[in-house]
Amino acid sequence: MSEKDDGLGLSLSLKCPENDYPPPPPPPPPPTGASGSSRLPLNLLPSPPLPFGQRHHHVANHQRLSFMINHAPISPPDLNPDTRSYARVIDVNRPPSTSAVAALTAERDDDAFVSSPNSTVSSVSGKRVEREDNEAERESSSHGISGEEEDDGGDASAARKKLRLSKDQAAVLEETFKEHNTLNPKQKLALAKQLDLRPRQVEVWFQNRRARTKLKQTEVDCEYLKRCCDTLTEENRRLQKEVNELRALKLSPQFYMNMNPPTTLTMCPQCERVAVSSSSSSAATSSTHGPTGLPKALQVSMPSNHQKQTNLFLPRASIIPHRPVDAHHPRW
DNA sequence: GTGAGTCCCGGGTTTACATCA
DNA sequence: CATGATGTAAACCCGGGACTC
Repeated sequence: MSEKDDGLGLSLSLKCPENDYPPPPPPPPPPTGASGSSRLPLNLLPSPPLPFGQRHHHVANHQRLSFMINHAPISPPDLNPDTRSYARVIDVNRPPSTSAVAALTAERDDDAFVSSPNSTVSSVSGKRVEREDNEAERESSSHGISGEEEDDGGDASAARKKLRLSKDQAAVLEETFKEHNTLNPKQKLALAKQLDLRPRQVEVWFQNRRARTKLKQTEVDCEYLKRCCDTLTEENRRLQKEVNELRALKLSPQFYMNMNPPTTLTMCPQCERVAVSSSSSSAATSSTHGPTGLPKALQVSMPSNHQKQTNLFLPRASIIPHRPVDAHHPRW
């Protein structure tokens, strides 16, 4: 995984995983209209009241993604190595003939036309039955390949033309995406009109853009989890080593007669909870051995309401964090 | 309440294009 | 310069959820 700027603004330069995982997503903005349309920038249409067919159920998805978007400043397309070549690419989307645009907008400036491939679907068995027809229409209505290419080809549905968006178009789309990662039909139409694209193109672009954002976020999450795993593995290794050392010490008490007991572990034999109390400060002035004859470092002392003391294998110490006071151990 | 129709989305895939060795 | 490998973006397909009628 590289740290290059991928144009999605999702750098993978992770730091120490302990504390720097992205904060929880900010509270999602209240659903305003269908797709956050009230945040529509530029000169796009103001958000209309929910038109027919405009749904609220996508808000959940929007919120899911909003975190990623909010944390993924988007680089200008120029910085994206993948768009470097755009300037050299023949801009096939360049102004469809004005008549084509006029026809496009005039014919489609209607909520009923939402550029969905399903718009022309016949209702027999399902969806997109007539996508090809729709596509043929699309091919002829934009891309600047209108007339002539279709005339000699004839079969526009056979070969789908894949055409790069221009640098400017991509920039506008990116800017819009920064504001809201989904579009309602009005916004889509307005944006398509502004960019001389078909609404379907705008729709597809947003879908792909959301997918790319999600993919990048997944990569970031994966990287973070790997680092967490590495950290925990290292910690585990360290603790295991410590355990082995302490076990070795236990077998040769004389070796550490003068050691300050770092900790006294206290375990309740009933619930097996363990409490840690630092005794290092007093250890220097008292015997290093408790009543059991074991060094304090290896002693487990019981709360005074317990009758016996138990030796404890130290690995438990790493489990500890126990609440200091509870009903069962009132004095803890 | 239910089914059909519609719209939109996410996930996955295909395809066209650009870049590079 | 030609060519194949590779990466990426655009377009597509499919299934499914939500909504309206």
